[in-house]
Amino acid sequence: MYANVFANVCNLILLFFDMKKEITTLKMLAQNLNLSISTVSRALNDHPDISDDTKIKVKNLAKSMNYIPNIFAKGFRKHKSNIIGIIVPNITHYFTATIVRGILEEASKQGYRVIISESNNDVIKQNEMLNTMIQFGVDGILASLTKMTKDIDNILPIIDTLPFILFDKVSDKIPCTQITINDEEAAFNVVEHLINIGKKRIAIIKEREFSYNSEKRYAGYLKALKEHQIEIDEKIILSVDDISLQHGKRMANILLSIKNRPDAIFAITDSAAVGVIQTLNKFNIKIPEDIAVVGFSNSKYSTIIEPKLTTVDQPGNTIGKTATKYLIKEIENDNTNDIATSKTVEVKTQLIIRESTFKIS
Amino acid sequence: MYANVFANVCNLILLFFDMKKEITTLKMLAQNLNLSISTVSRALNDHPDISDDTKIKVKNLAKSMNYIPNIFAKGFRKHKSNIIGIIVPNITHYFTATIVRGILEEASKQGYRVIISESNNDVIKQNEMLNTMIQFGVDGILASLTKMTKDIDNILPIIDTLPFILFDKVSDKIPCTQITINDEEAAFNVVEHLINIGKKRIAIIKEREFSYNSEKRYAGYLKALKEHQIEIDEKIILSVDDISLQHGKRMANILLSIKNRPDAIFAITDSAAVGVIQTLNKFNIKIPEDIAVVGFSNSKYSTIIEPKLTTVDQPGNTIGKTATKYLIKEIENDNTNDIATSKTVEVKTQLIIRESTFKIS
DNA sequence: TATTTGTACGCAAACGTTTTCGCAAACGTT
DNA sequence: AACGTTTGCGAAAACGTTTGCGTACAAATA
Repeated sequence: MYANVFANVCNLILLFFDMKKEITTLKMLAQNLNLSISTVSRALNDHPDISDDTKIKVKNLAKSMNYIPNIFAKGFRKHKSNIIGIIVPNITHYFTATIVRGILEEASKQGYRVIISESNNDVIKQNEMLNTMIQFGVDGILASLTKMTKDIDNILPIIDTLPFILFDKVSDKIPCTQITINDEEAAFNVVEHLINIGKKRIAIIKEREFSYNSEKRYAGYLKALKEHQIEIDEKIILSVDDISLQHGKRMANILLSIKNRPDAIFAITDSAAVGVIQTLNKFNIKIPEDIAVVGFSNSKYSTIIEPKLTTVDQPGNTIGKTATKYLIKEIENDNTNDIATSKTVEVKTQLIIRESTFKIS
Repeated sequence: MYANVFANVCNLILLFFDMKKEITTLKMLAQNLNLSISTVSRALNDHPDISDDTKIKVKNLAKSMNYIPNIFAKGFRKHKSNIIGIIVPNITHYFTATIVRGILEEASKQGYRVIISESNNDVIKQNEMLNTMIQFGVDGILASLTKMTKDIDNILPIIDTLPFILFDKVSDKIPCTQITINDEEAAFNVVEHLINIGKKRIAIIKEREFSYNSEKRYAGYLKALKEHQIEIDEKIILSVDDISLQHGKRMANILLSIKNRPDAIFAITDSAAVGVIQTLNKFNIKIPEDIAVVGFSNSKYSTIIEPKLTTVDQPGNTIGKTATKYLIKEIENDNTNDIATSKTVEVKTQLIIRESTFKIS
């Protein structure tokens, strides 16, 4: 309160004497030191043409006069904003949020700001956001796609315009560097773990074909079964449009109703797995003795549900950081998506074994 | 793949003919129409001095030439970035994420971008971020404070510099408009609900004094007890530094160990409440018959834990949206935090009754 | 001594937009 | 006819920074 009143009084005084709260510019520094603006600019940017003496003088004065470079003038001149744009489908997902955190950390460490948009899995919105981001002069874009990877026509023109990197929800149809987890290997490990604890009839709840991650995990599932010579039964391979807790419940009911019940259920998402567990609990089916359950993500839910859920930990922080590192490298080398430099980086996951598969004696 | 190859070929051709992929500017539009740059600018900005005829001509050409105003030049000239900064302690909290979503929606609707920073409840970091945001020329700042509201000295100078609004974790020591939930009333309703279902000895697990929200909720707790003439027992009023699931467990153990056990526990956070429930479950204590439990936030956990948790729903989306609305209003009226316009807006919450208090017969 | 090389700095243009001021023509009023 | 007012537009400055080029002086080389 008092502080505000005081500040207002100050403003009045400033107004009275017609003193604008002046922002220090290069010009003012130059005048103060009897140097030219260009010399001051170069001194601050450590240009080799400038002697150490003057560099020190300039920098000291700049500090004492609280000089802040005008970001607009700079960006205007250099066509660089030091802002990177990021697009995610849903920022409220815990895993997504951890990736965002990784991005924020790395970006801020390297002197970049981050502007965020949410696509809500809406392709139209996603494209709008890409465009407005470019309009806003971001130096590069980090994106996690909507599930409908089919619609990539609007993305292809972009990747030749400015640095563009995909993470998490990627697509092999877009030629740019991609940071993702080793979905296939992770799923393989899940299924192998189930086999190792003696399960022989392993169901999977996955998404339909359009989902890149889901297909990869499904591939891992198939590979593990084949490698262990377990026959594949399509009756216990279930696909849903939107993998959620509700659908997890529905699918669990379906699996319970078939004559030859599975002895394990691999839901490719933690929330679906939670739905499965809740349903099994309702019918007093013993987990993991009767049916074991595995999820994917190591979300917070996995330790809250009873029994605690075996799942796959995805290091969101690492994904965010590496994606950002690659993007900034591309920005600063001015490679707008060169095929030669495009990489696919797979970040290691870890199987977290908990009660939903462990209590086998 | 092919698209990329094609684009590369295009670039080669462009290079060969020394055609830079020119970005259309006002100048180019002006030349094309035999008008001055100023007229074109005014036409696009719907300046009254310009005839409708030329406005239409200009706008049409602008569209067909795919004119995008240079954001840097604009910001440079107008000292306006159309970017707002937001600072939150922890973006991975579901409730925080929903607020962020609300902010993103409203901001994008009004033509603003959002840059985000995470303070991780670190006051030093928070101040750094505030400063770099200002450096980056944001038009205003939306902040949710760290828990240590004591350290506000660095914030006071800022609020006179540019529009600044607090949300969720606010502080009445900072004179600016604040958007928050009605913590006190919400807690009051919680406790009254517990009383209504017959509970007479209601414990609370809260944070220490530094936490603004916690103190408000505690005030509501006290008020409800007083109003119903229930005596206050300090032995069942527990404070922790950091309200988490682990501490919820610890506090539950403490409450179970005292001679005169409570018959209800109000944890001022869902995660703590989950810890409480897990502990009660471990000891086979009947919820809610023996001890009822209430949390706060309506997080995802509350429907996953068994029994499902009674809690308070906080409309994050609404908070985010209203905060953004007020901020943009301040930005566009150029009121940098005027006492006269400062408001405290309280968003209504809703008590969600679930099994952890409901099954009383 | 004459020439080259290197060092340290200044001049001025340029980036694209907005905006103040000014001006001419057209119009309206006495 | 003489005067103001309005309408529609242009010229040019300004915002703060970077950068290519020029240059003066000193040092090094021939």
